[in-house]
Amino acid sequence: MNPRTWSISELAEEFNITPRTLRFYEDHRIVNPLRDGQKRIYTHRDRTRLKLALRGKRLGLQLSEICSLIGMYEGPGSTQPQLETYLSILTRHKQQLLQQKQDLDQTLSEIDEQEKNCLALLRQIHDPATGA
Amino acid sequence: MNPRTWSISELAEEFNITPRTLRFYEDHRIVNPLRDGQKRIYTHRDRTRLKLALRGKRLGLQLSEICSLIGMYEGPGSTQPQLETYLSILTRHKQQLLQQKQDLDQTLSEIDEQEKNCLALLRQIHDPATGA
DNA sequence: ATCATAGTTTACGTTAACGTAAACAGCAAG
DNA sequence: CTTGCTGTTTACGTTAACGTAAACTATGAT
Repeated sequence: MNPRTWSISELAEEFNITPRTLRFYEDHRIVNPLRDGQKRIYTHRDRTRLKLALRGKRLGLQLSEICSLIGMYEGPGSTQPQLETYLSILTRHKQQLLQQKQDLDQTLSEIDEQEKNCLALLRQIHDPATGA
Repeated sequence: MNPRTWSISELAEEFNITPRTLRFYEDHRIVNPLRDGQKRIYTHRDRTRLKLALRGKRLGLQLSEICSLIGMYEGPGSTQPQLETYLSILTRHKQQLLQQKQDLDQTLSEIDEQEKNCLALLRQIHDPATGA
């Protein structure tokens, strides 16, 4: 029950981003810190949303997409039309991510191949007897 | 042994990009079409590199990263220092992709959860008897 | 000859995601 | 009091990845 909070530079350092980025994300409603006078005070909720956002970035999502995803995670609403819209967006996103997974696996296996070739060539250099 | 070639609009349509994009990619050495007079003529090699590039984009890579990846796939060079540089770049890239894979799996499982919740709620709406 | 179609070059415009700089506030230490 | 540190707002600058428009060329059809 310890409502820990963070200053802007603490959060920035921890996640390896700049204060400027945090303020920018605030403009875009990704975080929403409290205030102590002028100073921003970030809560656990902000941290969580920030984590989600940075994960999204690593996946190549745009901030706008990240916003909608985060927004949805929190409050889909509970009327039937709301739920249905939500579901369709989720599904669309899932498709995109699955495609990405395919691309990823293919790229990874190609990289593995390249690594093997590379190592083989290096071995030939260190042991010219083989295969010359 | 059919050296098929493509015009700019053929390729553009096939991959659902604009001619402008293809010219832009040419400026950045991602493709390198032949010429028939002024007109660009794209070969199988261009197609392959374009595919790689678009896959890279879906993974959220920048063009510069795509360039280096593609470039490497084709001619790592074969001296020891070249091979070693190549290897280290490959490894770095692999790490990034593995991180991405983690992110992806986590996001996917969260989406699955959300989908379940959503469907459950929808069922409650259609069958209010349950759980009310 | 003229028109449409596909292509070209050159160059300025646009959006996203911050970077960077200026000018100022609040507080603690020397 | 002033120096230093952390933070603030405001606003212009920057890079990537194209979009868009203008002006021109080449070619085949009518």
